[in-house]
Amino acid sequence: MKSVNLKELAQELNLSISTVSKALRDNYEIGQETKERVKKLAQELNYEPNPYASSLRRKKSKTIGVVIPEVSNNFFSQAINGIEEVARENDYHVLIYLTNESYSRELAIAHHLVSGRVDGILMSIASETQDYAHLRELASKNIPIVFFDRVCDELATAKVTTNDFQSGYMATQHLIEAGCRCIAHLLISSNLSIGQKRMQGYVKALENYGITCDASLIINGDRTDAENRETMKQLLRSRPEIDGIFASVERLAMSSYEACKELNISIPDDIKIISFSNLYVASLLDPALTTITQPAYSIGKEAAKILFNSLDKNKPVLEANSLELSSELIKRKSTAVN
Amino acid sequence: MKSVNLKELAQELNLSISTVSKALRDNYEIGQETKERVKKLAQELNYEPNPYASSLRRKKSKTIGVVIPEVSNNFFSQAINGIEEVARENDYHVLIYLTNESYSRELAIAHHLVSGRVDGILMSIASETQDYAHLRELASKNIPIVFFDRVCDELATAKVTTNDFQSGYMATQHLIEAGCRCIAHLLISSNLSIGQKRMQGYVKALENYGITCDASLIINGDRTDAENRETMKQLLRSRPEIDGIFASVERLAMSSYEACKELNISIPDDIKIISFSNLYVASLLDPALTTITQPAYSIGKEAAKILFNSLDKNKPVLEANSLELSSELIKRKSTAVN
DNA sequence: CTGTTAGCGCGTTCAG
DNA sequence: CTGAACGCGCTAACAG
Repeated sequence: MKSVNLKELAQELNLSISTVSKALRDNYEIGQETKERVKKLAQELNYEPNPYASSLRRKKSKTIGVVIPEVSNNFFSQAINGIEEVARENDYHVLIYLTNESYSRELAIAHHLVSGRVDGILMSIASETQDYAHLRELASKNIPIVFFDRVCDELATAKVTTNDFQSGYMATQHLIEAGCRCIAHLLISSNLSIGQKRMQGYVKALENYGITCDASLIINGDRTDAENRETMKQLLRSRPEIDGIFASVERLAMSSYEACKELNISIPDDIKIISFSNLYVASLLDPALTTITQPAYSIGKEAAKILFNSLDKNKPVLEANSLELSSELIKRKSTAVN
Repeated sequence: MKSVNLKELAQELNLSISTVSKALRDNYEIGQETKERVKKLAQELNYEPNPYASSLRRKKSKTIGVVIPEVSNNFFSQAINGIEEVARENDYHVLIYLTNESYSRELAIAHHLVSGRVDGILMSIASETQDYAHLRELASKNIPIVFFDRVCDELATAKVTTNDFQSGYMATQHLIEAGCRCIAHLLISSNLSIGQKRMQGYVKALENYGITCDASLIINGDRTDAENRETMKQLLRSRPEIDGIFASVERLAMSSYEACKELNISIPDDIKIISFSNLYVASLLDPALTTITQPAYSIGKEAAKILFNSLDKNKPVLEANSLELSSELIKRKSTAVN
């Protein structure tokens, strides 16, 4: 069946195309009865305006792009949830692009998005990314962009993040107060803003509690899961004095958890682990893991709101609109770390 | 900065618009040197064709729609991962729509998608959905649609699923062989194909092992998590002979797990639980839970492949292309259920 | 090998 | 209050 368009409606009703168009958009120039006739037929024939024709004409795609490293990660899934909800409220559509942490993919995507396919972008940077020229290009084309979680500090635009520094501090403090004196830190790629800030919190906490910060205890976890696990095993074997681990992200917590298991290190008796994690099945997690949970859904929602606000007003996204939401420390009842 | 278009390129090069267009598309009619000149300038000016103008003209959006109940669920996230990958390989874009299990949202989305915004659809049905008229409408407009996981049997189109009947059978068999004699089943909404099939597997297994199937042990888990948990608590209190639970989905396993905890029922000593689950952090799960894991990533990938195959050839999606992939039973080492 | 012309379907002038 | 005409940016048929 051919898709019905304005022309067909017009013919059927013995009206001109433009009258039909106006009637459907409730233009004041059109008479009430005409509007009703038009709308009735449109309804009957299941008329849906061609979005691309409309986009072309109005230079508005009613679509945003969401660029994230991965989706099989509860943080990003929940964020998408928030984003999609706000998008729907604003009658917008959501295109999803996954970088898989790859710089070249991020580059290709960014390059593609200057085409006008989207009116705005929500983005969380890939861990490989070190150069931001592609993002500046988007900015120079006046495509509004709001960063969330993994932000690009070089760009003057809104960012929605968790209070990463404080969270890193809290996490480390939690271990220290539970008696840990030699705490390893698993850093997600050092390129990332979140990694840096969480680590700074870790360093600061150690400092405040008078514990010397040993750089060799900070492991860069930007390899594959298996490789990270091996690195952890090596570290744990060579440094038996380690009694705490602070993992920057969920995946790294898993790797270290597995490393401990394989070395028959008891958690949380020998080593206590704390990690950022957004598994909604937190109650099923091993009680030995304390987690820092980010308000992922809200982060997505707020980032989207800021973006739509600027799209609405046709104004650039102000950096001043940036937001920092608080994470939550979730302790398990049955853990010795308390 | 204004976005550069064909016209500007043409002016700059003293060529006609159509020549430039052809040159960029490597049309055989255009001379080699001209092509190079054109491409060079296009590169310099960062020219990206306006996708909507192109869509309008070619009646191809190079976009597919993915309609799913939720994304904060590892099964669907992994599926999206597979879908996005195949889409990228085929140079397609992915629009995401979440129904949140709501029929009315599914309806609105389906209705919207007849507009030509997408060339094809990948879909997993909402649990509330009982009427399929909106899907037939899409089919009647010749929009290719491939169902995955939660399918609509009434429509003659390709479906990609897990072997749900066998999985339900396996799960139940697993509990029976572990000694369970009174096994409750937590059914995800009875509207859903997956719920039905898994339950049929459960019933068949009981039958084969000579255990009478008691309908009052089958609980419809289509309420909120809290409500489901309460229902489970009631059931467990009134039927102390229950020694096994087979949950149709992850969320229901959680609810029953929590119900047991609150009633101080020991897992897996008093009650053994088995559930469908796609948490990639399976190793962190409670050892008392055995899980049936679906090949979510592959399901997404295969569903997408089938769709793109038909888009390529401009042919309808054949029901004969349907696929049934196998799930995997994952037992925990440390569990008594073995 | 290159250019001219004519739409795709819609929204927006501007005339009547 | 309604309609005719134009153009968004691109592709395709047809001339030259």
